Amino acid sequence: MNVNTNDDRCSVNVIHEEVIDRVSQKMPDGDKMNDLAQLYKSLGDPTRLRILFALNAAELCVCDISALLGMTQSAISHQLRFLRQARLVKSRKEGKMVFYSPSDRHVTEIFEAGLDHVIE
Amino acid sequence: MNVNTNDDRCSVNVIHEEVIDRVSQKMPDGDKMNDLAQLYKSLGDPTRLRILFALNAAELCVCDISALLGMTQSAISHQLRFLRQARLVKSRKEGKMVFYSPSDRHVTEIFEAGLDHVIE
DNA sequence: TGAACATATGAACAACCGTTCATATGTAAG
DNA sequence: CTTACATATGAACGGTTGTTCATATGTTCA
Repeated sequence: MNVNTNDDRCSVNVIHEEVIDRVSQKMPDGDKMNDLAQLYKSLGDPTRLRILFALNAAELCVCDISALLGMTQSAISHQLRFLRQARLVKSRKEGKMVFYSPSDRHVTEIFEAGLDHVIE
Repeated sequence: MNVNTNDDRCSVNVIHEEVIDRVSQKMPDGDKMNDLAQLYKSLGDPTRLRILFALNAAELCVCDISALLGMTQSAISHQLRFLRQARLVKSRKEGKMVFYSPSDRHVTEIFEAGLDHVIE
């Protein structure tokens, strides 16, 4: 028999309550899901993706990345701040220049899983 | 000696030309990068992520997902359309209901790579 | 110190995104 | 045919995002 949950956001009948309960228990908690979504969102922009790809191949300064991607220094710098705050890259200062590199190996792994999907 | 690229979008000096050339050759072409960014963007929203996680555990109809996530049927339906167009889920009609499931195994792999990153 | 350069940052703006609301489509049962 | 239900969809709205422009910070060198 179908059960009506009657919560205030969804008034439709719940058709498969047992399945829902089972899935509900497996579902990671909201915070973890938000973190994961935030991670994917960070990778969800071509500029950031190209920056990360480049840094994965070599340590580069802001000016290098700017030239490599053919974009303004400002745009790159803003994105680097984003990536730094997301802990996806780290920076090292050397004189006037700041060199960036990936902050950990996980990023590379996620990259490759994604590439497999796109290539197929 | 430093080379000035002098293209119209970046007028700063290129400091490490050889490194840039090397990275430039490895860089996947723009279309592929855009596709990959689009894939990550699809995963970059908590609602879509939770839908995908749920479908990964069980085939569900729209109404089930709506109840499971505590969100309106309309919001879920819009997101499902998004996911269907991104070829991340497929649908199967059975009477009045439409059942959704993941469209391929790659999504699961990308998921897990991401979870590893977040958990650590 | 002052000029030149590398990088960072704040404001502003257009484009995009996720949800809501109202309503349409499609199916099953009476 | 009519009602009830499951899903889909278009318009609209507020919030977010990526870039640009102008400018600030910090470093090196003369």
